[in-house]
Amino acid sequence: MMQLIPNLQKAVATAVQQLFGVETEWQKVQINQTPAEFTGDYSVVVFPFVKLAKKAPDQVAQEIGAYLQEQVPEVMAFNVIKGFLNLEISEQYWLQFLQAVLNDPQYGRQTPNGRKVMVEFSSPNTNKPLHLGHIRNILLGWSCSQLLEAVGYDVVKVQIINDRGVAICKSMVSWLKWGAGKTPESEQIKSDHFVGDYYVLFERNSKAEYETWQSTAEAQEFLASKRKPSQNEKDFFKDYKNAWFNTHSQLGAEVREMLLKWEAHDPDTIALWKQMNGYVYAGFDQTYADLGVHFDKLYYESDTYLLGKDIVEDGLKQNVFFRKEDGSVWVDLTDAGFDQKVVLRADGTSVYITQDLGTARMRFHDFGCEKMVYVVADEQNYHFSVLFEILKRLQEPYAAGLYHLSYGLVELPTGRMKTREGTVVDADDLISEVRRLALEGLSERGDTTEAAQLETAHKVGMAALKYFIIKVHPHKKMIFNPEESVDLQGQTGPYIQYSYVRINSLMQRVQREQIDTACATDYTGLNAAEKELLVAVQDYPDVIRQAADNYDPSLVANYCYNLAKNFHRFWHDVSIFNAETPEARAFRLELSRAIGLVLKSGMRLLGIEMPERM
RNA sequence: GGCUCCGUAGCUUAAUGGAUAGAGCAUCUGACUACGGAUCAGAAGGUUAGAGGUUCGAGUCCUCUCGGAGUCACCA
Repeated sequence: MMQLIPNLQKAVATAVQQLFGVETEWQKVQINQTPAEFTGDYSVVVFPFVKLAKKAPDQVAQEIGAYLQEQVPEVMAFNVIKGFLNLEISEQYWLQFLQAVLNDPQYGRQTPNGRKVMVEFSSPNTNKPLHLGHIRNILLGWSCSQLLEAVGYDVVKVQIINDRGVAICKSMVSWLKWGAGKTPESEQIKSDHFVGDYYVLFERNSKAEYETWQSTAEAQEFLASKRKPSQNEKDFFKDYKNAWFNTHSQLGAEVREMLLKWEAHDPDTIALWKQMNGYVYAGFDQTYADLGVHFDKLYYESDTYLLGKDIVEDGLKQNVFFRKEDGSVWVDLTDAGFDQKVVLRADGTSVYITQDLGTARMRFHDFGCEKMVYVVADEQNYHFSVLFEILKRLQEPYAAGLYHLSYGLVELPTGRMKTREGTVVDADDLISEVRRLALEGLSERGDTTEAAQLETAHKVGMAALKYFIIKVHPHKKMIFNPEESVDLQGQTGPYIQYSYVRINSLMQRVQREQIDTACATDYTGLNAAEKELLVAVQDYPDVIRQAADNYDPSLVANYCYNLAKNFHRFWHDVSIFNAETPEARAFRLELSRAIGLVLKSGMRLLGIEMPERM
């Protein structure tokens, strides 16, 4: 594949060297697409050379332009406006470029580089079904994995499943007390929702127990003695809830007992735990399948929660950690702008970060990845800063390749989602809703069989949902408007799919009418719309590289939209089948085909599939 | 209070330090006996939160201020 842009950059650097006698790094030469209102395809920014050349910007641009026109065969003409050097690329180049794209099934992707990266995403708790927040996480993790793969990495996709602890014990206690004997089958309910319902039931009953307790003499005594002057009764009991659950609650006692039995490997408890988690996993599998994602390796917290002790020993030996009189182990990160942090309790048990230290090391031993990406919401920014800093100080071999892909929380127009207020948007509900709406919108020109219609509706609905979420830069918190997320018009996934469907429809006609497109290379008279599309196609590999470098799929999402938009306009303004000449027709068909390939490839990086008709 | 992230049109958002800040939604007006109208074109909508600074050039980089969010547990 020809490398036009790097060639131009190098040629400019050589020109500057020869004309003005100054060395410049060719990678730093800036070449942009020429805005539509000027003639030209690419523009060289010459301002950085003005000082070096000691000449006026226009003069510098003129000289470099003349040099390029002379030395670079692809540069057909140039013009200079207000210090910008606009280059026109030869038609011949563009025609060859188009053929090269069509002959490269991997266009835009880089060859494998033999380097391994791990991406962790999703990582749910097992006490309730997946929700909208997980969806953003999963889409980011998945498309990031695809992007890294596209730039050559060998990617290992993992999640750590938080399958132990208080949360799942609540569901277990709840089911034993109020649901024993019932199963997802008997209740005709998706199995992860079955477990989630018992969790919700537990919380409801626990709340009732707390409210009853609040009116007892004992509770009123606590209120009187522990309330801060600034608190009213309601605020006090809100803040006191956790403490109450751990000290006075009957249900709380049952949960703690369950947790202790689990830790003691009590057979009945383990069996129940496995049963409940099994329900949840079956449900998750369905949701993951609907979302079109999968993992290469699952880690379970029940296997990893005790890890990290050896790393603590190492840290003590290396004097990265220190022990206090009570026996607890700490790390002092104050010189890096963080605080002191416990890594091992006085009783020798792990804390959260200890697990993560141990898990990181275990993963490195498992796969030897030089990079590890954690897709976790930005609530945990501080945690990951600290985690990475510690691993760096321990001189773990993978420490330089750690990255926290932090993303903003998903909020509703009404504010943050809250379990207690029942405003959490369930993943499965959302998926079936977008499918339903997409099914309603299918045209009579689309599929004829019901199975095909359902499949297309799935693709279109998921495209709407996924695109709505992935187009926003990860760092930004996002407002999820359910109505807009199922929109099929405007800057949406279905809009991009529709451009692909149009192209597909052209290709089918080419097939049907046995049109020979070989004469595309004889086309002359490229118009502005065609060139704009070619420039965009040429930009694709760079977009992937940038998106991967920045762990930012939204760049690809916006690129695909722009390309689709340009194509829709092209379709509207220019006759493809009824083109002026057979060469023009062949060329436009080939150009359309290339755009279809790029769109399909780009959307695939976002986890979005293209329908053949819709 | 310390640290981190965010602030662009009524709403949702885009813009490797480059030319007149670009879209979509909503509003209004147009375009199919034409390759698929889930489309296209046009109108209207902006002091890029504010003030300084660096630069030939700043939405973008630096400083301060204001507003919002998160975090600062021997929870996970």
